[in-house]
Amino acid sequence: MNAHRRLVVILGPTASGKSALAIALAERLDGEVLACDSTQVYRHFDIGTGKVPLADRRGISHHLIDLVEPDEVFTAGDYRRRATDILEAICARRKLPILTAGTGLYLRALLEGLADAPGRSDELRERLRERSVRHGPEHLHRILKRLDRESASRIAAADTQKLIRAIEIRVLSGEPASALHQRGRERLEGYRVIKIGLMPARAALYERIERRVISMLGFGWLTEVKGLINKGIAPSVKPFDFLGYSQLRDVPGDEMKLDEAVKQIQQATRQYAKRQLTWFRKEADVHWIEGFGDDLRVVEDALRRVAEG
RNA sequence: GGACGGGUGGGUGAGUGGCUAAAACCAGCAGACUGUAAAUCUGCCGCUCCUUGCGGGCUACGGAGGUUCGAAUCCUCCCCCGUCCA
Repeated sequence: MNAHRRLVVILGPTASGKSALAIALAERLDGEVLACDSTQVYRHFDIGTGKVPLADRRGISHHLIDLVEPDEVFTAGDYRRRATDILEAICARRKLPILTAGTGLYLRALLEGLADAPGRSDELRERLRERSVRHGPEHLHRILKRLDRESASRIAAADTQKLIRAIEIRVLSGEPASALHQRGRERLEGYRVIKIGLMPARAALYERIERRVISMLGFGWLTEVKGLINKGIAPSVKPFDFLGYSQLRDVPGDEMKLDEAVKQIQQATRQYAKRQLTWFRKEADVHWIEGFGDDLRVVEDALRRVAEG
């Protein structure tokens, strides 16, 4: 293991300019960009997920984009496996890996690893979900309390999704999630990680989000959505639940809805950005930079941090 | 001009004499989150004071008066908005 390998991580909320900064750094530092984004792994969903168009990549290789079809399941574990492989490959060709992270869980899965827990079981989840619907959400909480008291105390009774996961781990592995988690995780070794966080002023960020939604539509977002539907991609598929796609999915056939959809997308995106900030704020060892990634001053600042790191 | 219906906290909107700073939802803010994570969930959310408590004070349900021990809730007048009749 070569401990001198570096990994630059650029994290921040949506629309903070992570991609622009990554490309700028990659150009100057001979790097390649890897996305850490749960939505960009899906093919055909391009504009709304914020994939940088080929023409704007300035010759820089981009990875971990377009990995699966819309009807495929993709998880944090899958991401971790794919990302570690790509990371190795990039370092093997002596390039600097630059990660643009918007999905906090995926970043943590890569850097800190995941517990050695079983993957998902859709039949089990289906059964549990049915019971939850029939007996109320507290029902699952009671079940978990019996199986894994500690996890139950940390998960809200109404949080069906997390309750199901905890029960799933206990049933499939025979061990409580709390115990598995305590045993530790397989963290990424052999890299010096330099984290750069983009923290624009809240008002400016919200403004930019609003403008970006409009500009995405200008780039043909709605046309893309129509194309997806015409292509026969089921509206029930996961990427159609992504921010914006869920609102735009219903617009064709009733164009009057577009204005309302735009407002909803802008609002939902602001809320998402806020959640990202909550997650990233507690991330350790981040060099925070106040501003947007396409700001020259920010780029210079980031270059300095990387050089120091 | 006449007849009804309505004006409630940032928004929608419940509430028809005390249990109401006022349901619920939304927005907003803060937070949690180890395999759905652009997901899911939690707390706060009129102002203010302190000895931070199921604490005190103040302001609040279009406006002004009134009835009442007590009013968002009842009465009177006025101002707006909507529908209908002329």
